[in-house]
Amino acid sequence: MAKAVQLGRSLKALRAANGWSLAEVSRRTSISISTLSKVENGLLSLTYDKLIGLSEGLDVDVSVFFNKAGINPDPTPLGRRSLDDIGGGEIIDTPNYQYRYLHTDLSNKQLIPVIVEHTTRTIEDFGPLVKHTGEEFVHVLSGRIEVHTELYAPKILGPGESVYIDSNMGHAYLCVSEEPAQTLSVCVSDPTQSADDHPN
Amino acid sequence: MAKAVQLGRSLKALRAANGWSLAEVSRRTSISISTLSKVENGLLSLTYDKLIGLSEGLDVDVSVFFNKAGINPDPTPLGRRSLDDIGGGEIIDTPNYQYRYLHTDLSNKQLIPVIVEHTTRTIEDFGPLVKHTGEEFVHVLSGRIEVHTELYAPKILGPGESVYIDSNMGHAYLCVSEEPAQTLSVCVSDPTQSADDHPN
DNA sequence: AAATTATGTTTACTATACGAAACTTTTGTG
DNA sequence: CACAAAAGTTTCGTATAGTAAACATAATTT
Repeated sequence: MAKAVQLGRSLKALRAANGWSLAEVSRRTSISISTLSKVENGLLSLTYDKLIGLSEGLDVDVSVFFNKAGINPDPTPLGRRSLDDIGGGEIIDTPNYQYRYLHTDLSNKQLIPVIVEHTTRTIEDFGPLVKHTGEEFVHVLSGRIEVHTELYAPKILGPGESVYIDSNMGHAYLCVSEEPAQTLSVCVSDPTQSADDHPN
Repeated sequence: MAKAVQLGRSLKALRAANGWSLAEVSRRTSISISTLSKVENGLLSLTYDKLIGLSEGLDVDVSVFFNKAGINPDPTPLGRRSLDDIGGGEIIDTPNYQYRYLHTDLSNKQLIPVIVEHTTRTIEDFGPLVKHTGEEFVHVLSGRIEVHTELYAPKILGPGESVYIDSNMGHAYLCVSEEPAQTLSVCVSDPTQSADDHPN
């Protein structure tokens, strides 16, 4: 006897949420109505290829069907809060930047917020462009920075301005103001990536 | 003929990366060696329950087996960049906040950066606490805000200070300075959630 | 209410997933 | 090379996934 109660629940919930009939789902996914009916009633499981068919036809991530609850896809603990004041955070020095990682008391964060002091002033001193997984948002707090990327011409940003880039594109930030430039940057820690070089 | 080439590749790669034999994988997952062999050679697909077995036994997310390449889990396009200057962004007015969404020219971002003007001054005016999926980081740019959450005592933050919370905990930000308070906030848009109320 | 239509379930059959054991290939070890 | 041990593949029988078509039931129309 096949058991796939989760799967059935997920599908039923998804179908109800969108007001689809079995026929409609069948049309979208090319899976027969009878099969869908049995799946929802826990009489049948599904094979890999059918799961992909479901996912693509209904335009949802396959993970939807693998959630324990079938309704709450967020496994992160509830109700955490962390405060950081002006001087707070964990300071890390690197050749090109001085980082002040914020909210390091929370682990397994999805966002990595960090205050960055930009010191390097020429692309030669900087060395090769940096690339890593994920995406990042950089907002200038003070001073002026020059944003270098692999695919675009360099661009200078002042206080209040910001840039958003795919981090897998090579990038570098230089300081081009008299005083040192300071930015507030936020990265995403890719949850599908096991290793992470940030102290989150 | 069952087709599950992706699955076979993913499993083979995962197994090679960990130096496991088929017997070892079989032991961990309670799936027979013969089945595993056939899967790797694309002769067999797998059912829902077996996929869960694989995922749990090898301690990886099921999504690993649904990646197109079987090696690169990041489906986002490469090399995007977006700039926003001081006045830029898409302004949205709500009763409690005025939002200026940044980098709206990029869709399917993982991060949602937004400049928020805080206008509401009392928790009564604010109404019920807000909750939604994901996490958020709020950095005060100017003025002072009072952070209300479901599980903690209210806390006042000034310029340069910040807070990080799980957004599924009820929360509200009030303005407590003479002048209107301004913050830079970043949310994550949960990729497992299909609908999204942000203009990303 | 009878006829019609839309939706979900059951039946009966075919295709395929799955495991046990036989077989083949590779990798040592004397 | 012989032999053994380990790793992987193939065979074959059984269980289950999958479909089409018949059936049942609810919702609309005439």
